[in-house]
Parts: sequence; structure tokens; C-alpha cells
Amino acid sequence: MPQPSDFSFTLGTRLEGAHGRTGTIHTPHGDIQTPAYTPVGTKATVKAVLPEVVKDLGAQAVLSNAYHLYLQPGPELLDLHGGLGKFMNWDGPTFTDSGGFQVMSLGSGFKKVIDMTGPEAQGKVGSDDAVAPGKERLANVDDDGVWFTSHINGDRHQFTPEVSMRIQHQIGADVMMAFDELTTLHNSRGYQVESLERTRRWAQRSLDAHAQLTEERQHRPYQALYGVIQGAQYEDLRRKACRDLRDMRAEFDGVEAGFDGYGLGGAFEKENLGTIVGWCAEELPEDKPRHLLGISEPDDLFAAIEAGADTFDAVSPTRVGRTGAFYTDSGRINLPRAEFTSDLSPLQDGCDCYTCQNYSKAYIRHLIKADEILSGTLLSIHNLRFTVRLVDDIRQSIIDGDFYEFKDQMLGRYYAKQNRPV
RNA sequence: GGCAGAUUACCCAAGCGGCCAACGGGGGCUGACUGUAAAUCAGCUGGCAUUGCCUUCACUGGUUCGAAUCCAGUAUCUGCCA
Repeated sequence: MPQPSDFSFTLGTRLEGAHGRTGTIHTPHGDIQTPAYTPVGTKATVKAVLPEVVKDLGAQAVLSNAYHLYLQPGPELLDLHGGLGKFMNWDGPTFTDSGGFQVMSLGSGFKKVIDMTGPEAQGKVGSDDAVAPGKERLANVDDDGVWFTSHINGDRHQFTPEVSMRIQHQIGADVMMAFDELTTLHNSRGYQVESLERTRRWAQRSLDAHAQLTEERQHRPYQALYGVIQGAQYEDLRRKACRDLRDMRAEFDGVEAGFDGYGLGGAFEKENLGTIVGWCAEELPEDKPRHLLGISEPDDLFAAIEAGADTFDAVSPTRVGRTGAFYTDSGRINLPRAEFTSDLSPLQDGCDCYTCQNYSKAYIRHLIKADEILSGTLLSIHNLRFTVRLVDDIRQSIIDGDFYEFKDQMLGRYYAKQNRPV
């Protein structure tokens, strides 16, 4: 019978002088050495990359999205396949996001665009006027849940914590996220307070629904549930959110249990990302994993790992790759630039990825210019490998005791863009 | 040989007397992208300069206060008729 104890976290090496640590997450589909970056495969595919390649480049897990898979092809089909992993031919651990991100990206995230045309930013984003009136919000929040208008066919769907949990159970990922509301940096403190209270109630409902579904679906391996912490940039709200979720309990077959881990959510400003993660690390239990949602830029990874985050997902490596840019130790670079027209060198000298082992900048640039889809594949592979390797190296530096030296060296080079020959 | 119609910036193409350095594509250049409505999106693309100025719409000449737009001639191209 599946039970919360089927999922666990073992602490490894602690980072001196901070909350950072290494560890191992044990899931029914294998272990994850942390810290770890997990590629995003929203619709049960890491866009443009074969799952075997994702595995070969060192990714330990992938994260998909409940909202997108609910709309298409429907969670029943994944259940029929025996879960997300079997469905997409990924035999390692899997995560799903709850659909909480879409509350923002299809709802208030749109408001952000409108806000930018306001007095403060007037004249800076001329196109928003043209775009804004024609678009409508595709997500509307109330206390019970969120009404989504499908971007695929316009159908209306209500997402509630219970709906999200049912869908995530059907999808069958090893780690699920509680249904939350993601706010933006543009929301007022008043709205953040209101939203956080809603997210707290949704977390309890998610946990209750999860306990019930775990009982109902005993033929499946145990699926872990992370509570998602919001609270924007406010210390009191973040700390309260952590304590609330830390103490939350539900009854699993007569046994009380809480969340199996925690998702750190919200829109972050780079300057205070580490600080916010640090507040959370102080409040959250040390023996539960902490997943920072949607973050993967090198400086953010260092800051968040140092402050105590264990796993990360973000679309950046794949999206940036599909849209023509690549990561290097010296910063992110747009490959379509004319200077690379006949550059026969790999994206990054010394990179061990499949792309760099076999292709030149000039070739991949040609693919982009010629509109060939292989460019997206090759750049995604490189960017994923870059990010996975960076986090692996950070993990090793914690074990070796030279995290801070590695951080200074890496970030010094990465952000010294102005010194880069162009 | 006759008749008709074309000629616009790198390419295609709108414009048919002033609001035109000239719509829109393509191409080119640059930038953005962090729980993916994203193989997407944005800006620039005659020259020079801080509002502005200068040289352009095949060429030459005219009409007009004012022409890419009207007239005449020239060149080239395309149809149709011999």
C-alpha cells in the first residue's frame, strides 16, 4: 500500500555559513541527488529533445504541467498508460505543477502587460496598447478556485484544489504541487495578503484531497505532495506561509501526515531571491526537500542553493534554445548574430554536450537562419546540459567545501559580459 | 511594325497632387525570454545630425504655391495584334 514514507529526503553535506545543503530525494522511480535542476516538459515532452537525450545529458527528473495535460490529451489517457513517465518514455522521477502558474500567466500576468502601459512606463512599450485591448484574461480567480478559458478551444474549465489533485493523481508524477495562486510583483500588498490566505486554504484542501486520493488509488506508487509557499517579497508573509504549510496535516488511512516537501513560488526579483529562500529555509523543516519553482539562471541558482533550495525547474534553457540563444561560462549569447556566420568553433569550448561535441556555431546558426527545427534541438541540448552540469558542479563544490570560491569564479566570469569581445 | 500596360528603397509590393523618407510582407541587423497560450515576441532597416536637416520613387524636361502621384519625350520590360 502506498504511503508517505515511500517518499523521503536524506540530508547530505551542509554548506557552511548558510542554509544550503546536498541531499538525496528518494522516489518510487529513483533517487535525485540534490541540488538538481529538472528540465520542464510541460506537455509531457521536453520540447524538441528526445527523452533518452534528456537522460544522457544528466537530467534526473522532469516536470510537467497538470493544466496543459488536463486540456490535452486529458489525464485519463496518462492514467491509462500507467502515468506520466510511461506515457512520455521517461523512466526517472517526474514532477507536475498544479496549474497554479497558469492562474498568473493566463490571468493576472496579462494585467502586468496592461500595467506597463500605465503612467510609469508610458512610452516604453508602445506595442502593448495594440495587444492589450484585443486580448482577454483566460483565468479568473475566486475563493473556490480558478475559471480558465482554454487557449486551445475556448472551453471554460474550473480548477479547484480538488480538481488539480485529482488530475495530478491521474497524471501520476512522483512529486505534485498543491494548487496555489501565483501573483505578480505588480500586485499590491493588500492583494498579496488576500491571495496568500487563499493559497493557504487551497493548500489544506489540496492536502485533504491528496490524502483521500492516496487511499483511493492504492494500486499506484505513492505520489508526494509539496505545499507551495507564496508571499511575494514580504518577509512576514513568507515566514507565515512556511509555518502554516509546515504545520498542516491530513489523515492518510488513519495516520496524520503533512506535506512531503515544499515548493517555493512567486515572481522574484533577482536581488532578493536568496534572501527570500533563506527566510523559508529558516522556517521549514530541514528534512523535507524544497523545490524552487521556475528558476534556473546561474546567479539565481547560486543564490537559491546557498540559501537552502534543493531542486529547480525552469523553461529557460529550452525556450532560450529554441529561440536561438545559448549559455556559456561567459554569459548568454544570441547565436543569430552576424559575427558567428563562419565561426567553426563549438558553442562553448570544452563543453561535453552532444551538440558541442559534433557541431559548430556556424552550422547551428545556419539552421536557425534556414528555419530548420534541428536548431532548437541542438541548442536545447546544450542549454540543458549547461544548466544540469552547473548545478552538479555546485553540488560537488558543497561536498568539496569550496562552494563560495566556485560561485565567485563562475559568476564573475558569467556576468563580466561587458568584457566579452563582441 | 501597331496597340495597351508596367518601372517605388536589398527583394516583393502599397501609394494615384500636399498629412510621404514613403503602408505591408520578405530579407538583414539588434535585443528580450526563469513553475511554456513562446520553433515566440519587440525594436531598427536612405544619409547625416540633440528637436531637425539633406538626397530619393527608371531617366530628362515641364505643369503647379506644392509631384512618387499630372503632362511630354527617352530607356527597359510585359501582354495582345500583324
